[in-house]
Amino acid sequence: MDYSIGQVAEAAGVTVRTLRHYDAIGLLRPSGRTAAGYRRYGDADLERLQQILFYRELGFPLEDIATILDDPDADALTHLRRQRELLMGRIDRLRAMVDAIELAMEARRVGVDLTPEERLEIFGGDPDVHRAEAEERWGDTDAYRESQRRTAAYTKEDWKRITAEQKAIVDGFAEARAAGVPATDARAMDLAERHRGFITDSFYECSVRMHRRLAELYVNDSRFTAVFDRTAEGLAQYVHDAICANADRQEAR
Amino acid sequence: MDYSIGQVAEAAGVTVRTLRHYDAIGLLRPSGRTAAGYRRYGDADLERLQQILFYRELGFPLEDIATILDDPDADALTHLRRQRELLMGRIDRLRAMVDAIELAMEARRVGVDLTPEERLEIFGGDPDVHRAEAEERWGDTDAYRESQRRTAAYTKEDWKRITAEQKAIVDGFAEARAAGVPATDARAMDLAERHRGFITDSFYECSVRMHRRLAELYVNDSRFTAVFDRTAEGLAQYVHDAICANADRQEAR
DNA sequence: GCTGGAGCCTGCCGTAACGTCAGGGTCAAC
DNA sequence: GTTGACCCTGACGTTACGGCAGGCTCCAGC
Repeated sequence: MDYSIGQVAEAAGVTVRTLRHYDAIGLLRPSGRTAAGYRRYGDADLERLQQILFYRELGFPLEDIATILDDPDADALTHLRRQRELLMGRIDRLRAMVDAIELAMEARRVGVDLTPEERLEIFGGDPDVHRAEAEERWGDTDAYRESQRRTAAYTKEDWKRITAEQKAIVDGFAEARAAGVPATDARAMDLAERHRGFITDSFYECSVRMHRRLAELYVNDSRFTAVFDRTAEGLAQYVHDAICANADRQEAR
Repeated sequence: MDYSIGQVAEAAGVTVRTLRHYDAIGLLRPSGRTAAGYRRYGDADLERLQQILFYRELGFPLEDIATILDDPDADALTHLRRQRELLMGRIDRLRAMVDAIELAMEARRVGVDLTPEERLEIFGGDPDVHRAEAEERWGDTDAYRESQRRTAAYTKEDWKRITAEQKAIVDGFAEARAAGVPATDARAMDLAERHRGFITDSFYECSVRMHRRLAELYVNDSRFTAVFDRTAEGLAQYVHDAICANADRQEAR
């Protein structure tokens, strides 16, 4: 509930000095102090620290991180979605670099010379893309505000619709299973696809690959299993199977 | 052949100041100066700059980069191999982060609480792994020296053996094709697999996936195509097909 | 009751990798 | 022959900390 600076440093893999620095510049102020002036970090502080470390690892300056995290228009889900996109972008970039490396390896092996431009192409690729990208993404652009409206500002109406759809899907799975419909049946798969579309429309883009990973989660993590099983015992497994079957079908198309 | 500091900065996507800094600390000294004292960069300088930028992007301090690049025991291929491994490691790490993000997204969506440790697990994962990793990798360890000996110090004997095997494989492909053996025949596929094993043993680890990428290169990049086609017209395509067929076979096993 | 060592505090100076001027030379073009 | 783009060398500023010094705090053990 309440950690000393040393404990937080240990848990997060940073130095005590770093945490004091973040306090000094106002990036992460501990939510309390003891009578003797010792810093005390709460759970919310840890959560914020985790966000800080994430953006820091991607090379964001601390000042920008503060701006991002203190944006009152961005909720946790917005952050997660942005973080995932940032990561994907980085992975793509690294993959492109791997390709370039392999090109260079093979060129050297067979004695082909690469042009200077060819070699600098990828690596010179300005590494502060995320500077411009960031401004475009969480800056004052219309596109950003638009994407914001989609989820950050749900109306009560929206929430009613969303929870209804959520319930309809889960109930649909439960009924299908009760009726003896196998998880590999088209009706179950359709429900899975509807589930995927629902997530994409209302929360975050959910690819087939990602849907598959979610299915794994539902059966492997008891906390997620419980969410389904409180509708019907063993439903998580059924949903998992339907999602997998649907994923196979989608990929086969 | 010979570029001004501004041209190099432009091409590499760095500032002029950065290049002057690298000159000042001795990391990248231009190979010449004009009578008026203007810096002049040659092709070798560009190549070194490219290496510098690579390691810099992966977060290495400039001093370490100098040590790496000035290591007399490491040739270009050694660098490329190391770079590829470093990239793969980073990609793995980013992928793990994506997984963690997706876990958090889904947890939030269905209302599951993650524990603080769970959240810090990945992100707290010390980002200076490559510090220890680097020392272990290019430091004074036995394992490193061992891996060095494999390729950095080819004897004349080795080279004779290697070029002979290279020629044997290419000739094998040419003969098979001349004899009307289809690229999808087991004999052609065996040659492809021998080619892959040859690269792995003598140069760098070549996975099936990578072998496939090399095959693409052979037909898509005219400079590589030429390497094969100077043995026999159209051989590159044949080799490409054989590699693909073999890759399918390997993956099917 | 006190004492020793681990942990915490606030300055304050150092460092790495540049950014950003200031003040001044160079060069091709008009 | 001068204008504007490009180059030079200092030199000081900045970010994100590392690493002290000098001093308080807290708990375990005698």
